[in-house]
Amino acid sequence: MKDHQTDFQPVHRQFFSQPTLSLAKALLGTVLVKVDPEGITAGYIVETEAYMGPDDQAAHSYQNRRTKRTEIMYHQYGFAYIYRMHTHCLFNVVSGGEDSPEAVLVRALEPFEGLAIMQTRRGSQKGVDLTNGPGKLTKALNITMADYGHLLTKSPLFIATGYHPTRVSIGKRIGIENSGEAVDYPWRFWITDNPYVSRHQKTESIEEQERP
DNA sequence: ACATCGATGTGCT
DNA sequence: GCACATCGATGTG
Repeated sequence: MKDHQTDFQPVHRQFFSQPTLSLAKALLGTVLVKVDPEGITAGYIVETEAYMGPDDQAAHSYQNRRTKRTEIMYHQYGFAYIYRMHTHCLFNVVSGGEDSPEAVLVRALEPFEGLAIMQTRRGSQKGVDLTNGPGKLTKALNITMADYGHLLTKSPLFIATGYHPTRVSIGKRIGIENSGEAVDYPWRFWITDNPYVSRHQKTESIEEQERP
């Protein structure tokens, strides 16, 4: 992990061009940064899930369902796909080329900068509860529907380079029980043993990551 | 570990 | 009109 600093370096746009399952893993250890009048909040991405498009029963783009909500998924990789569920906004990175509507859901962060701001936004919650869930992290970073469609290489919302985790765990995705066969696909990735992961679920496998 | 309830837009009919 | 959702907070055991 790097030292505490504020000179976040946005990833190059081409970072998002890799296949979606690779991207979901590659996002682990990068930093999600949000800039607001209140200040900067940022955290290491420690948990992601891949949503694989028209053939993935759990994806919003299943069977090419192209609506106002999913429209951005049909654009080029690198944009923010944000949608509302109940009272929460969930943040995804659009993956795949045009007309390849895939995305990576960011499910948990390890806070890195702006802890005090996150705490006020999260009310009474503290510790791991600040950002250990997809709805929690958007509230902590003030990511809202206003950020829908934003290109993630520049302020006020971007992905910055971070560190390369040594071990990544792989398992089933969360909260998609009503998705037929897709419930069992091992498309959830998290940094092994990171305390900010949203749910401690049985690990399907652990991969040692290569040094780049 | 499990249960329940909140609360709101979206997409379909 | 209406079912339902990539969830969270709080409660109990």
